[in-house]
Amino acid sequence: MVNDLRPILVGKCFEGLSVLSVERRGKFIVIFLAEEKVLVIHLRMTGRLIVAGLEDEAFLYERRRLVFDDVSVRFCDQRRFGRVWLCDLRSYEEETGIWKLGVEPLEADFSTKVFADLMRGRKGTVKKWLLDQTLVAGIGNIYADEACFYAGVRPDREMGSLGEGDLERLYEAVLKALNQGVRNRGTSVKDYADAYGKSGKNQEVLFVYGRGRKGCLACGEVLVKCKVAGRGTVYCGECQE
DNA sequence: CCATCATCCTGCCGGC
DNA sequence: TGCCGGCAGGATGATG
Repeated sequence: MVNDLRPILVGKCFEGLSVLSVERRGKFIVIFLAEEKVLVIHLRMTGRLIVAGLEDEAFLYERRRLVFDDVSVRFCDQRRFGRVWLCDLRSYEEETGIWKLGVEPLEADFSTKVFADLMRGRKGTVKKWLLDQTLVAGIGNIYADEACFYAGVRPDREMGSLGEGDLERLYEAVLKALNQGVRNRGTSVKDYADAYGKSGKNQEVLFVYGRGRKGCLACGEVLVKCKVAGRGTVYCGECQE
């Protein structure tokens, strides 16, 4: 793992290796390089990638630097939870944990049947399983709460108690929450910004996340703030059951 | 096997 | 006003 403070110097690209392609897998950013190398980045809580000029001074919390011929990308991370790996193509999935990830919810093959088959009858709360990256990859705390609200399902409900109709609504709700987040270019509750420093707008359309003890936007009931699966959780006791 | 907890870090906010 | 505990979008390994 490359995770010290030393800048990564690259020639045309990373250590002289051209970037072949960039993709996302769950919450991982995967950058395929020439000569069978792969650069993998996980932003975790506060990580950011920021495009900057070559001569720009170090950003606040800058931890790593990717230097190209005419531009640089700074990996900044206030809480230092984020990770950067440089791996061999053969072993990058193993090394980073990408191999454990479940289905991609925004791919065409993610159907209501696929979702229901993964979730049906599980022991433990709905929220716990939505957050489990080995079933569906990429659902975080915000989107789990929002999806539960859209589906009318309490996050602390036992997954095994959901009927087929509930599972179908939850599937649609997950898609709606994620697609909305993408469309709004991210949820900037606190730190999130894109590579050009631009904040997302998704925080403006959240129904429950971050609204604990405020009124439900649908029915006016005071939203419940609690802890489910070890994570801060908000739901409406009236709209969700 | 399961759920919960501590941990990695730093900053901020609310309550006292 | 100022200090301090608790909490924060994630993930993992330990604990009971």
